[in-house]
Amino acid sequence: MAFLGSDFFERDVLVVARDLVGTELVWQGCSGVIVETEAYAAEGDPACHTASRPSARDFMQRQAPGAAYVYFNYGMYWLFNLLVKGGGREGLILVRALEPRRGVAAMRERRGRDRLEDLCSGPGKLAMALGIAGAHHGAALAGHGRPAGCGLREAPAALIVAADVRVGIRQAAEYPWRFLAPDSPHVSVPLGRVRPPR
DNA sequence: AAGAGGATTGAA
DNA sequence: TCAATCCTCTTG
Repeated sequence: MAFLGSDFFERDVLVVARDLVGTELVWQGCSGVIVETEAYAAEGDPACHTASRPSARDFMQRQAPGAAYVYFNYGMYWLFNLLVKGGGREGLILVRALEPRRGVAAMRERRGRDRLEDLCSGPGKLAMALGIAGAHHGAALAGHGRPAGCGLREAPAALIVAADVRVGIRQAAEYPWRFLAPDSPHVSVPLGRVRPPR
């Protein structure tokens, strides 16, 4: 199965976020099928980092499509995003959940949990399970120049994909820009169960 | 120099 | 329901 090229990330950010569901994120001996993503648009989306962080705007300008945007949140967890640019609407895509495939033993070790559903069912969890951290900020995940053993493989099988509101944000909380496999037990929040912000 | 806020998680 | 924990950005 072929790895995704940079052209995959040169389309509308909402289309790419939807199409990423079902692809396999391969990361240094571990892998998982993406079952949940969220799109953030560089323009007109107050929840996107570009709306409040000059460093995010700088990243979008300097980096190539398919680059990893990794940041540290709540002083606790790394969050893994992919850069979309050069197509219609540009932005960042947060990878929120995986169905574990390869390297499950290493994931259990890094997570300190046994149940398969506890390994990658959230953005902080999957970064911890795969060993993704700040050192990977800016890494190319599409085309050539990828870190050894890293990339995104084409969908082995098509998944049903549903759209829902995004999780855990206060700005633009009503945008239905979360894409998930509604039948997967590995999503962070099941379809229709996101709590509105207070 | 200091403070506010944040794309989370797991335990109480 | 709540604490852990720290980076980025803004304000003084």
